[in-house]
Formats: sequence, structure tokens, C-alpha cells
Amino acid sequence: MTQDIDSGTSGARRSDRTRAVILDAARRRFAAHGFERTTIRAVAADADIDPSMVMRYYGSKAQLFDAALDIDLDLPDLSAVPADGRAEALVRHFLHRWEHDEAGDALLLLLRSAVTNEHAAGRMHAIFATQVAPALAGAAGPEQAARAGLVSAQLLGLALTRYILRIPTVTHLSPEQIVTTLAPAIRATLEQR
Amino acid sequence: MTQDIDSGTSGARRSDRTRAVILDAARRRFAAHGFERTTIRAVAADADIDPSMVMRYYGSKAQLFDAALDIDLDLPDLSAVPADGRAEALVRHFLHRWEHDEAGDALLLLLRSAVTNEHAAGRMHAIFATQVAPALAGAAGPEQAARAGLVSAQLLGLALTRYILRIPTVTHLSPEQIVTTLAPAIRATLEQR
DNA sequence: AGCGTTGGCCAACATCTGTTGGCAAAGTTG
DNA sequence: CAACTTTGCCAACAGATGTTGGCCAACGCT
Repeated sequence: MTQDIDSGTSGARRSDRTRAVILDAARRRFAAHGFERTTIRAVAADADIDPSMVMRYYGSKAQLFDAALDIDLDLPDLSAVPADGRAEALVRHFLHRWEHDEAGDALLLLLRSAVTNEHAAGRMHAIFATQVAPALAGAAGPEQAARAGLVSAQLLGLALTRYILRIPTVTHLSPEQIVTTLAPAIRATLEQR
Repeated sequence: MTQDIDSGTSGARRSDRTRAVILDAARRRFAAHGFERTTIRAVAADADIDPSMVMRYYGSKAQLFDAALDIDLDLPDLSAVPADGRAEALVRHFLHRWEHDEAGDALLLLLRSAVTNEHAAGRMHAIFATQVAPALAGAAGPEQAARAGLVSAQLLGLALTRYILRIPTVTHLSPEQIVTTLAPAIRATLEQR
């Protein structure tokens, strides 16, 4: 993720490193505290750099936020999975992203921010439309759009209660337990009738 | 809700009216913009009153926030409902609260705030423990706690995507459509195996 | 009427915020 | 070496925010 200082190609300025460090610190701050409570000064301090540098490299707090929101869900190809295993595959995929993947932070950042920030909510709409909806297309019964929406609702609900609100009952569950209990529900949403 | 100036009992100061108006304005602001982006000055303006009055009556922004968080989910008694209708009853209950009930605002206020505010998250834990978990006790299969947690996750996910993130696919669904598609999923979470 | 109490506003404070402009050191190019 | 660009820091501004204290009018009681 953190781009090394290779002089492989043409570009590769010395500042690329700084730029990356700033973005990294920003991602963590935004993810932990949301947009409003994240200050440019704090990000700069985390990155061991002057606040004015953040401005120079990213223009404004809003643009920095924007840069931190580039996210790829990397959804699996559900059409390659047998119909009755798709729900489980989905739940497993997201659990894995959230728990192990370092980019899982970015996902939670987006979720946390989208709740109080219109712009972030817009990004979420876009991600849903360009990544989630297409991945579920063909994997659901009639009224696909409705089902895709409600499946997303359930998965986001899991992320919300487990990683953001940290409701103890949900936090204490093992990933396996979640898969066992939630996958049938997702399957029902996708297939029933 | 807004207490009139009756001199029925002993208390009933003239300021009760103002106090209520402030709280009302605060609820709306907090619900619409969350804790950080809500300013005392804006609340005061909504209530047609001086900012310093807000302080005098509620002590601080944090305490005002606290006062706005008193919420009663008013959950139905699920043990009185036949087992295979409980999921549907739950979904209907929350949809009704969110869409028609004026106190539904308070619920969304809590959800929106809890995402970026530790204190609000704590209140959410408490509400879950004292209201949701007991209501679901006995209504779920084995490992009740786990099921209760995941049912909450699913319901909160619906609130999140429909009323807060406003993902179009979810927003466009009719309440009936949601009941039809989501209730089976909730039922699966409650009962399967 | 005279007095204390209550309800209200105004003005100011200290602090924090995003943001800007100027200036020094380090590196690059001729 | 000299000119120039890049990378960085410092200091400061302008605005907003939570919060405080003092002052005035309206009310309630005796």
C-alpha cells in the first residue's frame, strides 16, 4: 500500500512518500473519528509534518477526504458460485475484508463518514450502484433491485453493529457463528418465493 | 409532547415551555446533522431564543445531547404473537415507528449520533440490553443472545440504508415490499436449525 | 407599592478550526 | 558556481464554537 521510493519509472518524486504518509494518517483518523472530528492538524501530527503541507498536497480537507474514499470492494463473481452457496460466500467475503484486510478500514471509514456527511453518502450510493448491484445481478430472484438493496442493508447492519457501534452481543460472536446464523437469512432475502 | 402551561399541580414554571421548545429543536438538529455539526447557536435560533439560555437550562452541549437521547422503543410483546408471525410483527413495528411516529426521529437521532459519538454508542448498548434483548428473549431458538444481536443488526441495517444513507434502491421500496422480503430473513435468523 | 425571584438578552472570552503567504533549506539543472 | 525548483516550516488570519457573567424587564408575593 505504502508506495516505496523506487525510481523505476519516470516520475517518483521525493514527495510521493510524504503524500502517501499523509493519506495513510488521514484514512486512519477519518475511520476512527469521522469527518467532522478529524482535524487537519491531527492528521499532520500523525504524519509528522506541518499542517500546511496537507493543504499543499491535497488542496483542502474536503479533497483529502475525497482522496481517502477511493475504495474497491473487490466482490467475488457470484455467478461462478452454486446458487445455494452464494449467501455464505457473501458473508464470508465481507467478514474477511473487515477483519483481516487492511483495506477493511477504508470500508468502515466510508460507512462511518457517510452517516453524517452528504458527500460520503453520495460515494456510498455510487459504490452500491457500480459494485454491489452488478455483483448481485442475476444472483437474486425476481425484483432484483429490491433484494440487492435489502441484502446490502443486512450486511451494512452487521458492519454497523459489530465494528462501529460495537454492540457486545454482536462483537462477541465468532465469524463462524455469524456465517452460520446470518447466511440463511441472506439466502432467504435473495431467493425466497 | 409539548407541555402546556397549566398550573394543575404544584410545579409548572413558566420556563417549562421554553425548556421543551429547546429540547425539541435540539432533537431535530441532532437527528438531522449529528452531534458535532449541531451548534448551540443553531438550536437556539430554531427555538427563537438566546444561546445562553440553552446553557442555563441544560448546562452544556453534552448534557443537552443527553437529554435528547431519552428513548423508548415501545416494543410489542412478542410472546403474545404466534411464533411464525413474530418476524413480520417486528419489521412492521419498526417501519411504523420510523415512518409515522414522531418519536421515530429520536431513534434515528440516536443511530446517527452513535456512529461518531462514544457516549451515544453507550446509550445504544443500554437500549439494546434493556429493551431489545428482553423482548426477543424466548422468541428465538438456541443461542438467543447471538440471534438477538443479529436481528438487531438487520433492523438497524434497514434503518441505516433507508433513512440515513438513503440508498435509492432501499428508499424506493414500499413498506409492504420490505415486510414481504425482509420478514423471511428475520424469521430465518430467529428460528432456523 | 416594594421586594426578591425568575426568565431573558447582550457582549465578550478563550479556544479551535481551515486556510494562506512568506521564507529557509535541500535538491536539481545549466 | 549560479539559477531555479522542490519540499518543508513558521506565523498569522478570519471565522466559528462552547461557554460565561453582567444587566434589564417581567412576574409573584406580602
